[in-house]
Amino acid sequence: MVESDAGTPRERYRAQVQEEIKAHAWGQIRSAGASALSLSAIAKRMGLSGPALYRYFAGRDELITALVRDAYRSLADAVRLQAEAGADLPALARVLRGWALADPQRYFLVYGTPVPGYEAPEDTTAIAAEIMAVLLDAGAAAAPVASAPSALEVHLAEHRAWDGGHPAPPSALRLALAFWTRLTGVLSLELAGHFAGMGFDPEQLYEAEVRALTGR
Amino acid sequence: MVESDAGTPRERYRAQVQEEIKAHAWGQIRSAGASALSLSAIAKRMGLSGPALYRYFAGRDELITALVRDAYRSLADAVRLQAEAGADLPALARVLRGWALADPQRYFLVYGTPVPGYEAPEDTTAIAAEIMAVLLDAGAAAAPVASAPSALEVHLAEHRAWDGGHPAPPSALRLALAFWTRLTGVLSLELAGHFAGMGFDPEQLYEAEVRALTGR
DNA sequence: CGCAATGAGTTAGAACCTATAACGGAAGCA
DNA sequence: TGCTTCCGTTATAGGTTCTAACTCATTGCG
Repeated sequence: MVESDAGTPRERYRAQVQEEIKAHAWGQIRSAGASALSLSAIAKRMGLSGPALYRYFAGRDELITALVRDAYRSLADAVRLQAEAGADLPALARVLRGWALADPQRYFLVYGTPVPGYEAPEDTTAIAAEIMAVLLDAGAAAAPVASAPSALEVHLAEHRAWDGGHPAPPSALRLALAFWTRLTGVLSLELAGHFAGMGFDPEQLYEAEVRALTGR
Repeated sequence: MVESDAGTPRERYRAQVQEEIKAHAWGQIRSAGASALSLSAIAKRMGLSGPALYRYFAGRDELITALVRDAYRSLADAVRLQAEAGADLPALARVLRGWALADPQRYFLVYGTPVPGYEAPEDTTAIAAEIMAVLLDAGAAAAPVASAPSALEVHLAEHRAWDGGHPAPPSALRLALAFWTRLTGVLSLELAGHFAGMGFDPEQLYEAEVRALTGR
């Protein structure tokens, strides 16, 4: 993806090999899921012998962590890019769905089953905050004019440690949150195959949820 | 869970050992996730030697499939039990959340990351239909009186292969579907830890979604 | 330019894992 | 009693992650 021109030749080579390892890892994950990711298999396909990869990633977990970070990063970039182009909430919703459908396993690396012990590294929480900031921007632009705040809006107004200093009104906090939970709800079920055989078109459900969020 | 008194002594013993294996499997899954499930480790803790377990489950996949089926079954039972006691949608929502919080990894075995190749066995889709039927019952009871049907409701009315012959109106189809997607949306994010550090109480968000579904 | 330091890649091997094969023996049953 | 069924064993093959110890090319400094 990113041609890293900086640094010494060795650093450039190292970064290039790391990218190649991740590319093969994505191939495996796309076809058989993250649990089937095998360092040995990657090494074999790269013409290397197993332990060579440990020069580039301390272990399987560190490779997966890097993949999670890249997945998160690509989502944040996609969303931020559209937002900077002036996209409103419905447009952002379509970006989210497009990103998810383009690679379901990448989506699940971000929003799928967590490993009980696993603690997300600092930078991924920063990326999550970045996504939330975009949603808050768009939510503040779309939030309805003040009526009597709901019980949830009162609660959110009192617990907005996550807003990153964003001056969004309580209704925007609630809107951004609902946007996030409702759309990932549809996407998670759709991508996990829970709609299979039900006959309806998931996209229509998704779009209806978007309309419901933005006031019909 | 179920004391199986039926069958020959051998069949009873076999069923009992199978249950014991699954109990140990749940222990492992609870503490380290499904990917960490190890037949060898289970055998060791049962005082058996590895291959003995293959008399009871053809392999790791078959054991996991059995666990998924049990998890699905326990959710369907919990939901149906409440529905038969006359529970409305908000009460069913609380059952769902209680079931999910009681064992997050069990929830993720049903609604978490799917394995790309994996095809759900016939009986789990039957259980899914059973859950859907309960939601349709409750949805039909709570659905608003007919107004102009939305675009989604028209679409659902034309693609209701999944309703199992339930005579629910389009608005009830839409309500049951939204109930399912919105609440699993909140639960999946909450249980995966995506709300960690945000400060607000996930239950208040959940209850607000329930209120929004049932008309404030 | 030359030489030491750095680091990439190798093989060997330990400790796991799933899964199969072949065997011994106990339990059920006629 | 004797036969059949099936449980549990050990042995084994082949897979995985990961560490250790070694070779050797490349880099960069004096």
